[in-house]
Amino acid sequence: MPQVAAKRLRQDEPGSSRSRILDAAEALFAQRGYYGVSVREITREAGVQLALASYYFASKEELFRQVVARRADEHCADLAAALDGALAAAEPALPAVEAVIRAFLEPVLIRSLTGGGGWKNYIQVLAWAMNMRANEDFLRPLVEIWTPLNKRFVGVLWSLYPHRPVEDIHWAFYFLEASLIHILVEAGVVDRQSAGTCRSSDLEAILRHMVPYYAAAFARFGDGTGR
Amino acid sequence: MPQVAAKRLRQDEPGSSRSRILDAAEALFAQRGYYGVSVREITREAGVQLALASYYFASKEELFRQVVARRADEHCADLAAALDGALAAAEPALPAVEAVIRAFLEPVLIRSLTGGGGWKNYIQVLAWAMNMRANEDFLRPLVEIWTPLNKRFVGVLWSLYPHRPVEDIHWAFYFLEASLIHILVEAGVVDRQSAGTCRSSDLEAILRHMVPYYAAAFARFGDGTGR
DNA sequence: GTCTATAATGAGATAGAC
DNA sequence: GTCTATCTCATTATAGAC
Repeated sequence: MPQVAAKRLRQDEPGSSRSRILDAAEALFAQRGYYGVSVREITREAGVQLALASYYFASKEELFRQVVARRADEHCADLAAALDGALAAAEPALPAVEAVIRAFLEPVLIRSLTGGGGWKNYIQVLAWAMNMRANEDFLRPLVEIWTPLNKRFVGVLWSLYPHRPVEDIHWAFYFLEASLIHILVEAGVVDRQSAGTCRSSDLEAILRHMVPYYAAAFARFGDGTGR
Repeated sequence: MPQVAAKRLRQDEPGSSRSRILDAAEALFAQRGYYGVSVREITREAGVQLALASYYFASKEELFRQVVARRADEHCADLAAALDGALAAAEPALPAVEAVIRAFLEPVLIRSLTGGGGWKNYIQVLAWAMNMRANEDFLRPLVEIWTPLNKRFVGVLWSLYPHRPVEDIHWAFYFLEASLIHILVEAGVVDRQSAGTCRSSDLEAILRHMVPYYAAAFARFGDGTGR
């Protein structure tokens, strides 16, 4: 049925009402989170009638889910490819810890930088969501996507330090991940502290500094404490 | 006027309506942030009438400010004392980077652990607030308290690595701080990834692992990259 | 697919009795 | 200091014309 295909296509075209709502929702959720934004505000920003939000998405929660779903597959594939690439590049040896950390950070930071406005907003929505207890129903799909991917990273990192207790690897990766989650929000903390010398929006400088910083942390953090 | 003093005292007593509202607001803001909570919900949780929130705090924003203000001075003094202590203990030499990192992390993590339920909630409110752009008026007092304190930490850390460009110190401290901000939320990220082996509520284990981890990051992150 | 209109509920805040 | 009652407005969501 070509009509159905054409219909889906038209809906997903940039500039369609449905896309405009998704774009506006993405931007506003990125700024103030789920609770800080109303559907009215989203449709106003999108320049469409309020009723269209319900027509396309039925509920606010479903709209949030669709904002995430629109880019999740592409983003996850990106991340998995980066890890696979780091592993392949080192074959038959194991990759350096720098390469694994870079594979974790680069896809999300580079997407946010160069993927266009929508991608930055999407990634900030993710960061915002990771800061919530995942009790909310609308966060569950997101968690189900991310947890296995992060487990893969933990597994590879453990293979680099097989003599360490796995808890140490979990904590080490968690600290890296926690850092990233706050950084992606671009809340301006570093801008204030450095009086403008460093900008939280300067994701390129952040990537450049983070990789050797966390590589050093991983390589040495266990020394002299536990084993 | 002893009446005035007595009145203030009675208001601040645990169990007074005013305190009950502050406690409930603290707990709910900690869980879902400013926008995720209504004043009605706060007074319901506190077991007092809705109108009392306006009677004591006039507005929701002012209530939020008072939640922060109630503990901010004590908390900041704590943090400053920890840094002073680390400096004094090393006199006339400079403290080890471990000691400075510990002075930054310990007050907040230990307070959250052992300060009683209210303190944990207060600290989660802070963490939540640090994840917002500080455009909101009700966040400004908080930012004005924290920025100078963090600048002190950056200054001390720079004195340990005076040959490094100050930007490197800003980034390094920012990564540490960013990590802490997400960790304080206790969102459960590490619990899911480690299948329960590590718990985001285990702040004691987190402190134990973070200090050597970030000390290693600080000590080596510049090597071979920039200078 | 898009609109107007409105239902149903909850929000923040206040007036005034006690 | 606490209560009931209410104002005003914004919220999510829906019904039904076009």
